[in-house]
Amino acid sequence: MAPSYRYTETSKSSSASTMFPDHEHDHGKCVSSAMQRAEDLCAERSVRLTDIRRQVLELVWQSHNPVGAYDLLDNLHGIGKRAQPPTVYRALEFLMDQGLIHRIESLNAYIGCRDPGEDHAGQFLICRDCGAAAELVDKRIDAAIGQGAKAAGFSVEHPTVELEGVCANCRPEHKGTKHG
Amino acid sequence: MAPSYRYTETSKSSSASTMFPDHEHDHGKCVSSAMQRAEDLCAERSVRLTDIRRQVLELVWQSHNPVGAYDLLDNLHGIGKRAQPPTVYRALEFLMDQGLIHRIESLNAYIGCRDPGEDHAGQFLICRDCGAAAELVDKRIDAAIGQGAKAAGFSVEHPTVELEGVCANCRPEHKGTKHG
DNA sequence: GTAAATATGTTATAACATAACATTTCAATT
DNA sequence: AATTGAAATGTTATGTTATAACATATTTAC
Ligand SMILES: [Zn+2]
Ligand SMILES: [Zn+2]
Ligand SMILES: [Zn+2]
Ligand SMILES: [Zn+2]
Repeated sequence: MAPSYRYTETSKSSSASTMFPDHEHDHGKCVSSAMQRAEDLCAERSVRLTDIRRQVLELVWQSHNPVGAYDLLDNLHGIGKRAQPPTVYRALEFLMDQGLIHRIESLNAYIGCRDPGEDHAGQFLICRDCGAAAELVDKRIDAAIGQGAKAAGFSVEHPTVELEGVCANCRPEHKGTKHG
Repeated sequence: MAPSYRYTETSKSSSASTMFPDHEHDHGKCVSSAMQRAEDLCAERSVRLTDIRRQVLELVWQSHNPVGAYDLLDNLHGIGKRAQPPTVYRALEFLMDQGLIHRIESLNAYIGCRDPGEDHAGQFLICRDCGAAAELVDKRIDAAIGQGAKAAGFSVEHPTVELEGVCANCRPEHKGTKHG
């Protein structure tokens, strides 16, 4: 049986890898594997993936679009009354500390990490049309940044690379191809 | 007479150019040349650099540290009562449209553009110690980003590259050298 | 001068985030 | 199983950043 993941991957480059979600991919798999990975990592690290944290992570993974803290809050269902902002912000902080999500600075929003456990700075492709964001891992970008900074005598500790544009799914050429 | 600009420029790379402000540089020159450039560009483009816009631009240029909208607002001196947020946000929008300033997404703050008129995406080195930000123009970073995105079938329209770290002035090695 | 376009004033509110302190839950130790 | 200290969550209030909507004033073109 073929794998359920279906990503558009145009791998002309050997140093870059991308995962822009295809419109018809099996998203349930994205969610379940991300959740399982989180459970495993947290167990391994002896940190607690509590109900709230688990719920927030699952909500973040509801789509491949970065999601805002207050959207999460709206969908966080406590038994009784509505949760308050600190609840979700604390969960987000935990998840970022554990590398399970990334914050998209240019959107004030959060997205699941495609490869937690691997310590890395996120690089993102953000489609201004469909709103999806894909995490890029491109060594050449890292290398170019490292060199550019070094030439300025600057040591980079936390790079933010967020590339807004149009994804393959939303490109005019591809628009008519097939898609529903 | 030697030029009054004094920047730390370690030009090992031919494709990158940087301007991290030296601690003792003649900042009055930074301001006056930025203001003159703005006057010229606006005249050339037949857009109005009004009192408010001029004042906001000058405030942005008060330092090489990105500055928040409400800080600007606090220092915007109308004759009578205090200005309101839309006043400063409109001025910022104008200045960004004209390429005279950049917005630093990771700080929700604004900084003067070192080369307005040249249409470009900003790349920034932001010192987490002194707070200064320097605009980097590095073709290799642009190229690497373009290639990485292309490999993913993604067309970049608005790249955000903000590199937080420690600048040469604030590096421990350089700290004792001399500096006041 | 009149009209249209541009810029600013003004009021209100939306959207994003954290400080401070009380209470509960958890896990280790006795 | 009670004690206890640490970690997590609840709760209230407030801080910070940004925009919507509509009124007024200023500039420019005719
Ligand atoms: Zn998916
Ligand atoms: Zn990641
Ligand atoms: Zn610039
Ligand atoms: Zn510094």
